[in-house]
Amino acid sequence: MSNPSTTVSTLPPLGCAAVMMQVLRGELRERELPFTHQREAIAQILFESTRHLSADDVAAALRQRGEHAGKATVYRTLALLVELGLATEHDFDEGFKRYETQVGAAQHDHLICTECGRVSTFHHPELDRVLAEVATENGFETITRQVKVFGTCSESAACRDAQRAYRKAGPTS
Amino acid sequence: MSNPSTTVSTLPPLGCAAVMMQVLRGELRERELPFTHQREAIAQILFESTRHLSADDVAAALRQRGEHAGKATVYRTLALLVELGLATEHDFDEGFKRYETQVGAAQHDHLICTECGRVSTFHHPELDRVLAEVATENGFETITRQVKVFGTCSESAACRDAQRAYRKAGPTS
DNA sequence: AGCGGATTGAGAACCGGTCTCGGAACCGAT
DNA sequence: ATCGGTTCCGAGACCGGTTCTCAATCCGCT
Repeated sequence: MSNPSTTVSTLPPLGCAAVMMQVLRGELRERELPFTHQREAIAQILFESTRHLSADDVAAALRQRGEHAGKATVYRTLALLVELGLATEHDFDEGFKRYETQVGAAQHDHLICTECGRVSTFHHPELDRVLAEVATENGFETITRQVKVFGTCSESAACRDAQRAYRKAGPTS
Repeated sequence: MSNPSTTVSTLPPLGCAAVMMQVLRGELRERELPFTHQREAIAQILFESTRHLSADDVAAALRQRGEHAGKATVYRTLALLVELGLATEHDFDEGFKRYETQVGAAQHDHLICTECGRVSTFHHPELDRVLAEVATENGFETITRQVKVFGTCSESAACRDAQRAYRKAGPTS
């Protein structure tokens, strides 16, 4: 599949889950932390998913694969992945946290539909600029930021109805 | 201070707490909800404060005034104020919520120091524009938004130390 | 004052999330 | 392969914020 005479290596067509797993292995080794079966399984779940998973979702996904991990382990592992920079934590005001693979530095923000719960992502370069500006002006060193827009999307009829109702009621209802 | 021959009325020097209380009375009457002693006391606390109060802060402030309200009532009343548009709810990742008077439509956002916990506010008109743009592009009707920048401020020596340490470690530590 | 209906309060319940600690797994060295 | 020290894991207790329950109380109106 790859030409051995060039120095450009072609990546296997596995998608980024496998790559992320290699990165995890490396990060763990670097910190002399064991690469346990549970860590692998939980990371796998997260890396293969494109959705925002709650700790409970992860536990359920494990069960579905015939695996199992105590909830303490699930929480600890998710926290570890966040600390290693391989995942991000999100709070969509549901009363619990959700987690998502963080591949590279691709920062993005969220639109959350309060009607159907759908979460879509966006990235706007000007947002980065404006927030960096604000931080600098205030002598602030940014570690991370969260931008969440709550509202109604236009995906389903129910959402469009809610949208219309909200528009009519006015934004200060 | 004002010229009585003009039609510009001067407001009493009470500050906006009294005004907010009048608005609350009106909103409650409009919805045929009773204006109870507890609702008045809790709203008073919030309206007079310029800080972000937790439910516990409110309960403590009540005690200090020799008043009292069950915690269920505190939570219910705060939720009510939010629903009436007279307060806003914030989550600074402390494990609980904070509340703040929402006077008019003066939307603002937050810088949260992870070192000392200090919360400062800012308002950047471009932010409004960018987020409105994003919403429109995505067929989204915005109800509310949250912009939070977590990082280290430069108020105290400890925070500046943390800031320097963080800069050295790099933003992907 | 009296009435109907909403609110209140004490405490129990709930629910994410964290902590504990004995047993098991990992990993490098023998 | 195995040995040993270190770390991790898991079941369940625990924690703290928030919500629920329901009888007693308060509000607003006549």
